[in-house]
Amino acid sequence: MSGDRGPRRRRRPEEAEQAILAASRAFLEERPFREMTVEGVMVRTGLSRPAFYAYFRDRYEVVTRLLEGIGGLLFALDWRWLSGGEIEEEARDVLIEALRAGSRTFVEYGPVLRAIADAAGYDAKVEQVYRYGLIERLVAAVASRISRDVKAGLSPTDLEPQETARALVLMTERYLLDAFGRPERRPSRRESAAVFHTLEGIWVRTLYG
Amino acid sequence: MSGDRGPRRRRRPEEAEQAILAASRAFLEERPFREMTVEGVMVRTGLSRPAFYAYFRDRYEVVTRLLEGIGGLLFALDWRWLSGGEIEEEARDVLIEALRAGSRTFVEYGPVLRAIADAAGYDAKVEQVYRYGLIERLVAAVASRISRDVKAGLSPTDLEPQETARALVLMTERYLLDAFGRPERRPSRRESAAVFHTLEGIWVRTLYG
DNA sequence: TCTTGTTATTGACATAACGTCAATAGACAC
DNA sequence: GTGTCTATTGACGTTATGTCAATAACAAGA
Repeated sequence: MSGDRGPRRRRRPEEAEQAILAASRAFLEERPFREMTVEGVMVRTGLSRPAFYAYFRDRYEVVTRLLEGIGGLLFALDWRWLSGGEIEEEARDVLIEALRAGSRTFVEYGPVLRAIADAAGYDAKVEQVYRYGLIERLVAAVASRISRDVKAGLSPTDLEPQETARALVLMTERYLLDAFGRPERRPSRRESAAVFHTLEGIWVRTLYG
Repeated sequence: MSGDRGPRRRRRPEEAEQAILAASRAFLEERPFREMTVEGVMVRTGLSRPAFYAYFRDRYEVVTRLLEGIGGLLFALDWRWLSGGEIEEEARDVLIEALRAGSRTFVEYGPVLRAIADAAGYDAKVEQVYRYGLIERLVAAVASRISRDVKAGLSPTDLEPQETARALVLMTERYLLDAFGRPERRPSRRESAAVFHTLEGIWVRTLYG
């Protein structure tokens, strides 16, 4: 029979939870968030649909958990970016290095990040986590750095740090999601390079003219 | 009685369709797309829920129709931007003028545009219309202009027109949605000015350094 | 004013996905 | 074995969707 899931098997809760997270991620590597149903995820675990609810409130909580796992990677840039050099040459290099690191994260986790961004449109709680747990934190970090660079004379004084940071962060997020967030369309190495180059160009021109 | 909708009234189809579009728009001025149900829209028209399906396939079609009404406004910029001056001073002015016009559209229709962007995450057809009917068309127009400016020596030669255009357009879209797309949070005139100024700064620095 | 045809409108139905809970049945301890 | 604990699930109620046959406005003609 096709629906035969075999005899029941008991797993340790920790194990089952990880299985669900893994199944969700695998699902999102192939199909968009809008098609992700609890049933669709659970068939990949060999567990029944109701079992899902023993571990997660709903699929939005799953996505939030996936974000926690990746969000940290994006903050690895924070301290680098913030502690970077005081002279223009250095500042530029540190910026580019941070952008590279961020881009790499998007290349690796693109579809999952895309799913999280989509889910933010579905659920108010995910939106909060995404906005204030990721975007706004990045904006704050970037704004703080811009503020320093303006005071240090590295960047033009008519730059509003907060707004400029928000615009640049949102651009980077959307542009990288557009490039690397679609399960079906994996860019070639050449295309990826063009994306990185373009991003760097806009950041550098904007901040260090 | 609160549920009493009074005696039935017959409208001309055209009239009913407009009523539904208006009700949808009114709804989206107050609440996000994720809370928009067919029922929630139809109570505002005095018609029953099933009546909705006589005029639209589903709520995604409604949103697509709303986009048609607004999309045209955003393309009013196209020809201006494309036919603009050949010297740097002029190019910059034309660009700023186009950005102002686009921003004004977002100020006026922010929540509806936000709803459409959200809906693109819900429905594949809306995503197509939004991407290829709006974003990609703007990208193509901007890319074409950048290409010209690079050849004319107005913009740096290491600019990849297509990619730069995409990054700038996506930034502008997301940043304006972030600023003006939330029903609950209307920015002050002062905040709006900062947004326009920041956008202009990034575009100008990127293209005309 | 009455009759009649057209069609805008709706009540009732079928479906899909959600979230809950009492009952079931692995696995380990003794 | 036997018993306990709890991971697991079948079955249920809910909400929103989309469809369709039946109903009832309205316009036109007598």
